Amino acid sequence: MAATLHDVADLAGVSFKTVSNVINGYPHIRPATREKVERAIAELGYQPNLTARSLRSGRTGAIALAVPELNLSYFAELAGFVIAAAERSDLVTLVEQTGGDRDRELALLQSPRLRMTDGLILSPLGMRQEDVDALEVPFPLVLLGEPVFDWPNDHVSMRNVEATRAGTEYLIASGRRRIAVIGEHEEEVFGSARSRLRGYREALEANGIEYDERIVAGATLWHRADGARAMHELLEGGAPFDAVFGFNDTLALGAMRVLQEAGLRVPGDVAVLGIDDLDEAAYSIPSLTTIDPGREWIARTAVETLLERIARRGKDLPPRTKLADFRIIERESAPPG
Amino acid sequence: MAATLHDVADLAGVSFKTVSNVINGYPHIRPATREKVERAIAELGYQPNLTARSLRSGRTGAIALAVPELNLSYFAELAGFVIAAAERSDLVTLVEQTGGDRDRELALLQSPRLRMTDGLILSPLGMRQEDVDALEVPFPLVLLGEPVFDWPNDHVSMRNVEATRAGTEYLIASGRRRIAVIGEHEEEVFGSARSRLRGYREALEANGIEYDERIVAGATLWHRADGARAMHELLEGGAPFDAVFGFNDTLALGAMRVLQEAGLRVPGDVAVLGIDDLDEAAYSIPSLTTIDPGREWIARTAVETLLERIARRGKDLPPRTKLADFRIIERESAPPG
DNA sequence: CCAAGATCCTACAACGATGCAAACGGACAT
DNA sequence: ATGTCCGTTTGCATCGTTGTAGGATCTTGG
Repeated sequence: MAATLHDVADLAGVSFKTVSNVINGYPHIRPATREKVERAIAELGYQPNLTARSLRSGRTGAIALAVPELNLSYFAELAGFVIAAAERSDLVTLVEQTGGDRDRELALLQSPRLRMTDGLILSPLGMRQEDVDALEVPFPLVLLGEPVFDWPNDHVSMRNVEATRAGTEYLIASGRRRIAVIGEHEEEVFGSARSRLRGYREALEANGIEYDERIVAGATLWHRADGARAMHELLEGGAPFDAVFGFNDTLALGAMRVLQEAGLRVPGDVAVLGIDDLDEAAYSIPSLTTIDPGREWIARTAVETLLERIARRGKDLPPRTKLADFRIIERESAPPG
Repeated sequence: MAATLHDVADLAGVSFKTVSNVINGYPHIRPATREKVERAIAELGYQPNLTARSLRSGRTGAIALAVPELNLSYFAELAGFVIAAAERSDLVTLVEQTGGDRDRELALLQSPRLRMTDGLILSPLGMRQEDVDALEVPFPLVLLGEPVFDWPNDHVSMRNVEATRAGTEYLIASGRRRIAVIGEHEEEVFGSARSRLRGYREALEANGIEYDERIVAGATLWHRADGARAMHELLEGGAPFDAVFGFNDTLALGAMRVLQEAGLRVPGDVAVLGIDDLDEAAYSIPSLTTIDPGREWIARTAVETLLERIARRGKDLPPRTKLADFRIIERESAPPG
């Protein structure tokens, strides 16, 4: 078995409390004693038992991150940033997958599994308006994704409305008028689809273009396959379009593939725009014009925000909303006008 | 503060140990008592403190997974499968990123951070032969990636040599003779590059094709950008080739992009083959022919293997090596002959 | 009606760490 | 020589749980 404070203490010939003091940097220790203890620690390869320390201190040094799936590149990259940011604060990250499923999201908020962590960063997707109460949990919680109603939590997101509005206007400025959308999600409350659609509609309206629901395609999870399926529907629907705005890059990439299979040229016949700026988007054929949502900023800020909450546990800190800046990345699939 | 066993016990009017017994399904409890306790639990919303339970039981219910980066799609998808498999066994998964860096891999093996988990699944990339001793750790450890030398650990991997041999022969059968490679990694011990190169060479030899190192390009981390850079080198090198075997899909996709930028047709001028069968590979233009390495099987098996080790902690179980079956997925970038 | 054996419940000691307060010993002033 | 003070070390309680052992209560058979 691993060595404990007592083992070290026995070897060093001091009380186990002294060993604890050495480890925790207590100042009043005679150099000779400190050295004895350190030698014993080294000899036994002692490492503190973090579980015991957690029990005593009430802090675990771990946070949880819950995303729909790591199989969705956006969330994989986001998770990578969150883990890196957490590590910089000496926290480890426990990753959960909800599948974007309402029941699993709700179950997670109740789950004792989280008791092993100091707080949760949740990217909800399936939850509905009536579930808002479930967000009143006894641990620090930061939400990712669009803020919609009043709730008692911190919140970090991209500027969905502004970004899709800007994206749509970018397409309009480049001469497109019939801009299809993929990724609409009627019932959603917490995800970004609804706000993204709003930004899109605002841009149309501001430019005197009529909203045509025949070229608005839904997609619940945002896999490439969903983008492909949606594009098939759009093509079969027969309503004309000269651009496609995928509400994320994987949808856009799935759609772009289908467009080209159908013999349409991108961007010649149809321009394609995504959101996320995945690594992958720079290497597709053609490379994908997209909107950088500030992923890394979001990840870093979410961890910081959670840490502030953890530090002030008890004291009430009003819920905060923090929004990242976005940036349009011009590439081949939708060149500027 | 959260309720404890004592709080529940007070409310129910029993000893706290009885509450513990109810929770742990101890059989001899009068129905009336059980009900009283359960009502108290519900009323207080009691949830067991997992940290205390861990301290007492010595098990944490968490495992750690360490991969180079979640930004690499292969590892993101693998992590998703590992988390899902762990969850089926009621384990949570703590994800660490090593960046494929030797020092960070070694540090991780020593780190007390892992003391919060029951075991580790590690996908080493930077470690060298002389670091093998570092793998003798006091906790259950399962390694992913090519087994190279004798070491005292369990090991789950794909069949690298056979797969690249089969892949190379597939290209040869389709009429290609000058098959370039991207992803070679000279110094590597634990990663897969070396074995993959071996399979490639075996296939060449078996078919009387000479090995030409001018068309073998290195790449340490396997991002799309690395594949792109390697392809630029190959093109500038001037040695002719009519196929490219990327040692993973992201390398292949990065390379494919550069090929087409250079005006070469895929697969007309150059066939492209990858390994991993990423989701993305089905949606590139052209879609990528690739080798399915059995990712999900690997993830599931790694978790199972780790669990066996955890269960028999102490008892010596000889180290095992488990290899997944692979499958060539025929798509457009390299059609069958 | 009592002893024996189930059945149900409780007391106490861990697990390995930290916080608090008190004990120790030497230096110094009185 | 005694008391005070400070730097240094220690003992004890504690975090919330589970394991072990044994006490209390209830059945049951003779």
